[in-house]
Amino acid sequence: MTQTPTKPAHHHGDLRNALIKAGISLLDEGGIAALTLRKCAARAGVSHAAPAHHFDGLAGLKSAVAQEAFRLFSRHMMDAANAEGPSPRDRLRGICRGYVQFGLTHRALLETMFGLDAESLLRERIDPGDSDAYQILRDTCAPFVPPDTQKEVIEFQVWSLVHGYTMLFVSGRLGCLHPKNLGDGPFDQVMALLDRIGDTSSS
Amino acid sequence: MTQTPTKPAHHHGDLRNALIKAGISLLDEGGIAALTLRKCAARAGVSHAAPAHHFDGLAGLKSAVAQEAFRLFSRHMMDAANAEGPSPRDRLRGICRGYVQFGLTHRALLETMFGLDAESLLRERIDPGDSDAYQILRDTCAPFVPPDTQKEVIEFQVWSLVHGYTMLFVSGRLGCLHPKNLGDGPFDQVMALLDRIGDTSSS
DNA sequence: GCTTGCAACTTTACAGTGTCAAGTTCGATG
DNA sequence: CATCGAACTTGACACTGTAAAGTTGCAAGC
Repeated sequence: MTQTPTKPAHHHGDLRNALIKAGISLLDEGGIAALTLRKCAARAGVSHAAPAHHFDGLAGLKSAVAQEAFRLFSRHMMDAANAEGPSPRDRLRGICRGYVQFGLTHRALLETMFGLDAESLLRERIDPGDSDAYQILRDTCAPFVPPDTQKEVIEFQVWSLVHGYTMLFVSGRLGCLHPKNLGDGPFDQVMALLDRIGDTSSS
Repeated sequence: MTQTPTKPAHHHGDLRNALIKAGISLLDEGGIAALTLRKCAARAGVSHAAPAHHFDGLAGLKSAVAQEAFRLFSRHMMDAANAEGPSPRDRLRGICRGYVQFGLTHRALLETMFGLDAESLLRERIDPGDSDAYQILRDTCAPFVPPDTQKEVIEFQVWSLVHGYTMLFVSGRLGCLHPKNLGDGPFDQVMALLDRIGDTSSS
């Protein structure tokens, strides 16, 4: 045993990562309002001012949490793509499914990720276009690009569509559209449009 | 003159609307973090606890502000549609343009509108699908719907696409896509896909 | 081994926030 | 003119981010 167990330990060892991990838990459990410097500190077992030595205030913590969330997000979509099948079309469907699924499971995380302002993105050097997630999208979209079209056009159209659908769906905003009347499921609807994009060259 | 001008007036007359108006200004000026009960109260010239008699806490104020924002949003898109031209295709383009434009001008407003949770939507009876904005989208989309497709499918695909594009664009998230390399402008890209949707039946 | 320095963390303090309870004012209603 | 209640104020409390100053303990140099 240590000599005086009541005395506070002044060296955590891996506080930065512990705080980020605590932040993600808090977001998942209590929504966007639960992400608090003091709560993160408490959950990591340190005093309330300790995070200031690892992040630039609350904004800094949010950025770091978003950075880690993008990593989780990317891995989630990668798994979803791999689980779906080997063909590009199936992988693309998997990505769409993973996108929406991640949003439903971690909606506060998604809000933190895409709620960052441009400055925070720059400061933390977060560039979704350089992420694994977007690389998957890029690779999987490639076969769908018609020959007379810039591939970036398809990529950002697909991204916008899936992102918009996810955002609207996650926040319950598509209730007025009665998704249950729209076919076999939300993913088929997204895929229908993706197919339509790809069919431009074959018609 | 009144007898004692220093005495506080205990009846504002139209405090609820004044608070909502103050909230919208605060959002436009200082972003989402600037929307505060106390600041709204100060701007309306009342004490810090006065808003509690008109809204159910901060969440209630946010809902009311969002409700008004949806009204502004709807009118903005209506104007944009009318300014573009008489044909459905032009009107649809106008709506897309108005959507993005509103997002760029009032990004904090958009964040408040679409950041509401489902409970708040229900409590304030906010249903985007019943709004003028969505009615415009619905009417303007109608001519683009292929004969073998449910119209709701096209409507929600268009909405998802435009909403997603707006969200990504407004938060600077499309920077990695170098929009300047993508053609004549962002609106043309959205319209390209919209045209592609409509062309399904004609090919 | 001992000292020195410094990074990590704590403690204390302060302004701003939402929210509740109790008091005050004022207009309408009898 | 009295009264009653709605609209608003005042005061208080817990919680938040943030800054300043103090404390601890590891590690490098002698």
